[in-house]
Order: sequence, then C-alpha cells, then structure tokens
Amino acid sequence: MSCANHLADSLRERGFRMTPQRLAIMHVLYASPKHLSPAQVFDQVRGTVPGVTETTVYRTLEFLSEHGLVRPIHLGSGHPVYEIREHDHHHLVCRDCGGTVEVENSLFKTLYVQLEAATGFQLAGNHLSLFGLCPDCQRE
Amino acid sequence: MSCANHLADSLRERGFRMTPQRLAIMHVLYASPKHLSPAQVFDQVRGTVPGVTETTVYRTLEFLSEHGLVRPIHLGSGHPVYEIREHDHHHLVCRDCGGTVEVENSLFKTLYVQLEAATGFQLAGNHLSLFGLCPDCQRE
DNA sequence: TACTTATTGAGAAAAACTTGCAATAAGGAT
DNA sequence: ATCCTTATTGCAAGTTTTTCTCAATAAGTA
Repeated sequence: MSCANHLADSLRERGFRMTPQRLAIMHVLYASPKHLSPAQVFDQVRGTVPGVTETTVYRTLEFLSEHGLVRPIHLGSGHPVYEIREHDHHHLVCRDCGGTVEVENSLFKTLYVQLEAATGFQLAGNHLSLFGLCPDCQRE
Repeated sequence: MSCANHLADSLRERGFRMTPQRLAIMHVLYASPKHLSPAQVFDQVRGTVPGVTETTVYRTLEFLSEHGLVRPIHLGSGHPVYEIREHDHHHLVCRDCGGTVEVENSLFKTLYVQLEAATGFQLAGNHLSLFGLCPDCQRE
C-alpha cells in the first residue's frame, strides 16, 4: 500500500501511532472487493500478523471508524461489516440471494436536501442499505 | 386490542396459530411509542405471560417480521429493535444525543423510482436510518 | 373428545463483543 | 543510540446476545 506513509503521518499528527496491526487491517480492507465482518478481518490478518487477537481487530475497526478511515455497514443481519471509506455510496441488497449492488451517493443528494429543510437536521452521508429483489431473483 | 380477532384470523388463514405469547408481544409493541429491543420486549411480556422465555421473544419477533406485522430497525448499534408496522416511515438519528425523528416515506418515493430504473432492483419499502445532528445538538 | 402439528420452555451452547490489567513497543526527547 | 512516556496490544475471563435441540404443551380442526 503506497499510502501507508501518508496514513501513518495523518495518525501521528493526531497523537496516535501506526502499528503493524493497524496497517494489516487497513491492507485487508483495501484488498477486499467487499465489506468484511470483524471475524473475516481477523482470519485474514492473523495470516500476516502472528499473535494478533480478535480484541485488537474489534478495537481497531472501531478506532478506524471513529477517525473516518473505514465505514461500518449494517446489512440487516444485526452485525456490522466494514469497508474502506473511499467514495460515498450505498447498497441495494437482494432479500433472496443476498447479492449487493453499489449505488452512487449523488442520487441521494436531492432527498438529503429536502430532509434537512424539513427537519432541521444536518445529515451526514452515512451508508444506507436498501432491500429488495435483484433482477435475477425477480424471475422466480 | 380490538384487532386481536382480526389478527388471529389472518394468522389462521395462513396455517399459523394465535397464542398468548404472540398476542402479548404484539400488545407490548402496540402500546410502546418507540421501537423496543428484544430484551425490552421480554421484560414487559414476562409481566403478563408468566414463564415466557427470551427464546420465544426472539422467535416471535422474527416470525412477526417475516409476516409483515412488525418492522425490524437498525439504528446503528448493531442490534435490531422492533416496532409495529403501521405506516411506512424512516428515522433520522442524532449522532450526539441519540434522539430520533420520524420522516414520511413519501419523500423517498422519487429516489426509489430512480434507483429501480437504474439498477433493475425491485425495492421493498424497508426502514432506513439516516444519521446526522439534530437542531439542538448543532448549537454546540 | 381425540388428533395433528405448530409452538413453547428449558437448558445448553454458540457467536459476538467487552473489560481489566500487565506487557509491549511507537515515536518523540535526550 | 538510548531513554521515556504512554498509546496500543495480548491475554484471559466475563458478559451479552442470539441460536439450537428436543421433549412437552396446547391451538385449531375433524
């Protein structure tokens, strides 16, 4: 990961430290095309960082979430999964096959503006999961 | 609850049975102005149905969700809460104070149509939680 | 009243996190 | 290079939440 130095610096500026564990967890999430559960992250990280614990994975994922580096996602299972926070987007989740499709944040802009006007809330662009049937599963 | 008979009939038509446990759980959710966690439902139900178990509460909430009578909601804690499924709506959740505001489903209609056109998904009107800062907490 | 089987209760167990504390090791100061 | 401070981790135990199995119960129908 070429941005490792940049990442480390940005943490240090805020008084935190870069550790092999944090780097490995970021790595795993960067390399994954899909969001991962803490258990899945743990499974992959233990391969490269011997001795790493689940505790550390949980703590690190929360730490990275708090500082905006990863995004926690709730897909309806009741358990959060995580992904690198790059571009803002949302997920459509198929109730049948569980498949997910990403949709751009831009489509939600109008709605957000309306909601903010109506309620006075200042909305953050958090991740949303919308459920339905994907084209394939509709054919059944 | 005057609709108890209607509810019982609608279950029987589908081959299910009405039980004191199911009735009590529906009761609790009807009486509550807010969504409740399984543990909260259990606490209230055990007062009226002696011997009821947490297992039953979990099973019943899932059963009622599957059949469209209650709605599971994910407010970001990672643990679902439940409410009676009356009118469709969504929640704005304040990141600071945790307060919630309901917003009508109608505002989301346009977005849903756009998303369906763009992806081919057939979207169900599931519940959404949008996060942000409520008017009060913005003043700090 | 009897019968079928959906539903529940009980207890154990799995899964998902959390906590406290001592040991480790980043990163800055010397 | 070495020391120091303290952020971070590992370890072990504990808690909470949720699921599972299976026998017992009871709803609804004949």
